[in-house]
Amino acid sequence: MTHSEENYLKAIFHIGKGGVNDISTNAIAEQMETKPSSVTDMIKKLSEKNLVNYKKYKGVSLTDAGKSTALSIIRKHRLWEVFLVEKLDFSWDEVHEVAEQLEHIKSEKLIDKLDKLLDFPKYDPHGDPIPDKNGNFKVIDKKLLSELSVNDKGICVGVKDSSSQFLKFLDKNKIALGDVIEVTDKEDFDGSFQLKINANSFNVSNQIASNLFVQITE
Amino acid sequence: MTHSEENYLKAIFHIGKGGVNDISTNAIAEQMETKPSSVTDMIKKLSEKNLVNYKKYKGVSLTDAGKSTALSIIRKHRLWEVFLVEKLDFSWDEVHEVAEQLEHIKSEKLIDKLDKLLDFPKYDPHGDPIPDKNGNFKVIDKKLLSELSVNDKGICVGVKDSSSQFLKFLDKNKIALGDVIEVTDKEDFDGSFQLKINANSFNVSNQIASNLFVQITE
DNA sequence: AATTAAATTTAGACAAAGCTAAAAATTTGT
DNA sequence: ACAAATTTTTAGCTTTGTCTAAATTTAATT
Repeated sequence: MTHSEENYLKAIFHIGKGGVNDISTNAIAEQMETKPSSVTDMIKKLSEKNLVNYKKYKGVSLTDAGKSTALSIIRKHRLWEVFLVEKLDFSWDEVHEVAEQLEHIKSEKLIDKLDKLLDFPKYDPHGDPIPDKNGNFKVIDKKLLSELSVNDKGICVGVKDSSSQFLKFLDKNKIALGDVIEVTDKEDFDGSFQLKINANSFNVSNQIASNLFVQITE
Repeated sequence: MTHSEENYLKAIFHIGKGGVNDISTNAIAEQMETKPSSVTDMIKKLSEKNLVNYKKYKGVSLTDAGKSTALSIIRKHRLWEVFLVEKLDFSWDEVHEVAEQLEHIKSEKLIDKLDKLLDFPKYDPHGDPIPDKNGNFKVIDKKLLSELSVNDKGICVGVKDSSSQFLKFLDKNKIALGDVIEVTDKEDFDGSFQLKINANSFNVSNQIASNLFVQITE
């Protein structure tokens, strides 16, 4: 399995959100930052290897084997991210690029031992769940902060957008996973939110609120 | 810099033992387990990039830039080996293959932080020195056990052959780096050695003695 | 010094993964 | 339903790193 093949499987999994939807060539090309024609070539190869179901012009979906491979790569990626943050003091906006490289290292023992070193974490630094060896993971019941109503409270459990810009914004404003967020007001005009986090008051735009996941507590 | 280019530089460095000797195409091909014609192709590319000095039919040597790159890869390889042994409980015969992959991960921050996590180790699990960020490392004054005379004593500081077979042999016989080894007798007939290690007596073949490095203490 | 042997390089081919441009299939809009 | 727009695929080319087989240069041996 080449790096490129692994990246395609991962991309297909992410676009399909883990389900078995039919994914379009264009969508994959966009996600991979490559050309549709290149995607078609690779899809054919993955199809030969029974990692994806493919019918010309009809899109692709992962087979069980493909899904399992994708999950194992995602597992590695997220475990390495935890390692970088917990053991090497990376900040959460710096880990993705390096984890993209580390996820392709081939050694089952390595990843099992890493899992153990990190004490079998269930979530990565962005709040995304880490699949276990068999590809199983808990999906917690989370909502976007933007879906909350005034006076709702929630625990910050993840980010939707994990771009460096957004994560740095959160750092700057001392918003971290685990923080309790209360919606004190909503502005109809621009959709912005008035929040209380750790006794501090904030006003955040709708765009910010649409990229923070919370677990409702009351 | 591709993985392959990095591997060639590392191979040239190892064959030349860090010096600026002229290395033959065949020697590189053997070390890399590839064909001489492939080596010629790659050498040309490395020469274009001023990483090696090359004159047709006359062999190659590393330039300063090439040597510095080789050292940085060796640094990464050996740091990862320490990590695998110290943090992930790998045994010293299992680390090489995985480190061969990890050494190509590109992130200066990663390797600096790893170095720190491991508390700036000076030697890898096989006793080989780890270059610092600037490519400097201490060469300790070591000899092959086979060069010792009867009644010489030395501390075991490294292995020449780091094949899995040899390392497993040492494990099986509880010989580890740091052990004090005393030569109690030498057999002229087959060149074998009678040793005392940790109060145990051993007889080892000349081949074994020719692959263990010791630092003489008296 | 000439010839043989060995080492090295060249030439041409291949597979992987990408690209562009053109063709074909599908979807959309009226 | 049919032309236009979009999506997808095909065909052919490029680069990287490898290979084999043939040619060339250097080294060794008589």
